Amino acid sequence: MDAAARALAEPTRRQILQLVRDEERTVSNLADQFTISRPAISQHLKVLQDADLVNVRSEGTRRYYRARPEGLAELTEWLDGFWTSSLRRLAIEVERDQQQQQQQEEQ
Amino acid sequence: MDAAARALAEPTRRQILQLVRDEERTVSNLADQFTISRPAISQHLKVLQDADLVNVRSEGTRRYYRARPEGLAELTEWLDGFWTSSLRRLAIEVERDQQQQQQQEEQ
DNA sequence: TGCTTACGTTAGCAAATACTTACGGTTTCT
DNA sequence: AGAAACCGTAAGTATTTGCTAACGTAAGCA
Repeated sequence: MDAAARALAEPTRRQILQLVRDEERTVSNLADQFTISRPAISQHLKVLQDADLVNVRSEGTRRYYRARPEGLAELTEWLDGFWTSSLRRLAIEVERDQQQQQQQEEQ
Repeated sequence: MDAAARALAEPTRRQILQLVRDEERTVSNLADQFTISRPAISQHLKVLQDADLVNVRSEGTRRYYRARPEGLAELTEWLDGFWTSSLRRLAIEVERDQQQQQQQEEQ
C-alpha cells in the first residue's frame, strides 16, 4: 500500500493512470498528452509498475501499458475503513446528543 | 485532492491520522507514539492541516488534534470511480468473451 | 515572580524526487 | 544492410522533503 500511496501522490501519475484505465497505451502515445519528455513518462510508468498499478504487454518495439485497478485495493480499503469508522463514531455521537436532548426535554 | 494525496503518501502521517481518528490527541501524546522528535510531528500535523485532514482545538497551552474524514472525500471518490469504471469495463469484457464462446459453440 | 510544560517556527542538512539530455538496445521498414 | 521508430536506463541537476537542534512564546504552577 505504501508504494501505491506514494505513486498516487504525483498528479502526472494519476493522469497517466486515468489514461490507461479503459484502454492500453504506448509510452509515446502517453508522452504526447503531456509537455514533459518521454523518458519522464517512462520513469513515472516504472513507479506505477513497481506499485503494481499498471500492467505491460510488449508487442514488437512497442510496450502497451494498462491500469491494474486491483493494485488500488489496499489503499481503497484503508480509506473506506477510515470512512466507515468515522461515520460510525459520528452516528454514536449524534445518538448520544439526541439522548441528552430528550433528557433535557423531560425535565 | 492533490494536498490530501501528498499528505497520505507519508507512512507516519497515515499513522498519525489513525491515531486521531477516534479520539483527539495532543502533540506530545502523538510524539510519544513515535521515535521521531516532537517538532517533526508538529510539521506532519501542519501538512495534514493544510490538506484539511485534521482539526485543531486549543485549550490552554495544549492543542488537541482530531481527524477530519471529510477531507478524504475527493480522493476516496476518485478511487471509487476508478474501481467502478474498471469493474464495469471488466464486466463488458467478460460478457463479450461469453458471446464469443457461444458463437464458437454454435459453429 | 521564576520555573516548567506544551507547542510552533526557523535554520541547516542529508536524502529523495522529478525532471532533462545523452546514450544504447531492439524491432520494423525500405 | 542501413535508417528510422520505440523504448529503457544512466548521469547530472534543481527542487522538495523529512528530520534535528535551537529558539521563542504563551499558559499553568511553585
